[in-house]
Order: sequence, then structure tokens, then C-alpha cells
Amino acid sequence: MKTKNRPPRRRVPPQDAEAAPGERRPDRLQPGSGPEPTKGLRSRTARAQGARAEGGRRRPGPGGRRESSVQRRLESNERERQRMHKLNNAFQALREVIPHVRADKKLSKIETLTLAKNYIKSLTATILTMSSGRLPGLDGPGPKLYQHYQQQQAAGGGLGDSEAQPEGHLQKYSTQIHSFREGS
DNA sequence: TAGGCCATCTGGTCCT
DNA sequence: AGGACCAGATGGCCTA
Repeated sequence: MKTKNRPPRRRVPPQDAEAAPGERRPDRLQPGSGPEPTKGLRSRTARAQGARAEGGRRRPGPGGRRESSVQRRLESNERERQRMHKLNNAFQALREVIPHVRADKKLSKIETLTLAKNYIKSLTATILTMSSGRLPGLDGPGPKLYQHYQQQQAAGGGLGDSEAQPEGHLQKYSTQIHSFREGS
């Protein structure tokens, strides 16, 4: 199922119908309306969930959250939004430097990361092949790069037989490009 | 309609 | 102490 090629969309907040166009949605901040607690307890966040499950979210006192607390939350939400925007900008920058078949088709985040990983591998392998494991004009770092590469190979590094040679990296990268294009 | 992808909110934890 | 980071939850949009 493909969801690529969508124009960037602006999220329409559920309770924000009256917000002016281009205006940022007012944050929700509805005490007690949050997600239901879930089952498994594992990680840090799972523990957090456990806490939520037991007492749920911190309940607002009489009269709801304190104003200062609400203000802090709003500021925190804004920072989180900015952080995610920066992350998305970085994803976009990455998309722009990864060659792929259909430039008009936006890569998803997971596709971007996967392609980038294999692109780097293929470039590394190509460089090593062309320089025989030695970077041109450099006496020291060349062999180090080669050693690092070999360590990665020896450690498994998720490389299968097809990736034992530079052609293998290229092959995988190329295959991936096409599978993304065709919509796997 | 189901499923994928995404933005946002949220609260706990980590870091400075 | 306050900001950054993380991950779960939720709901919207889109495509098949």
C-alpha cells in the first residue's frame, strides 16, 4: 500500500476549526482525555505507562491544572514541535542527497534511512575498490578506513554474501531503489 | 474500509 | 531546574 507522493499536509486539529489559516493550532491540553493505559511494561516509556496506568496522568487539582503548569506544558509542546520540525528538515536534506529513481516521489522516513545506509555502504565499497583500500594522497587514514571496513565485514554488520564485494552493495542499493519505486 | 504514514500531545527520564 | 530526548497514544490524511 503506497502513500507516497502526497503533498505536504497541514494537520487539522480536532478542536481547532476556528483557527485562522496558517495559524498554529491551539494545544489541546485536556486533562484526563489522554490515551488509555496499555499492557506491557518494558522500557522507560513502558514504566511511564505503568505509572499512568496506576494513577493515570497526573490529575489536575480542583479547578484543573495550575496556570503555570499549563503554561509550562504549552512551552514544552512548542519545543517538541520545533524539535520534530528540525528532525524532519534533516530527513528532507537527506532525501535530497540520496539518488533515487523517481525524484517526484517522496521517500518515507524509513525508506530514506534504509536507502541512505545502503548508499553509504556502496560508496564506501566503491572508494575502497578504486583506491585499493588507501585513500589517495593520504598515508595514514587510508588503511584505517580499510581496516574499519574489514571489521564491519567481520562483525557481520548485517552484510550478506551479496555484499561481500562492492558490486554487492551497489546491487542491493539498486534493487532497493527499484523496489521502492515500484511500491513494495 | 483497512492499513501506512505522519504530526502532535504527553509524561517520564536523561543531561547540562 | 529546565530543556532535550524518548516512546506511547491518538487521530487525520491518503491510497489501494
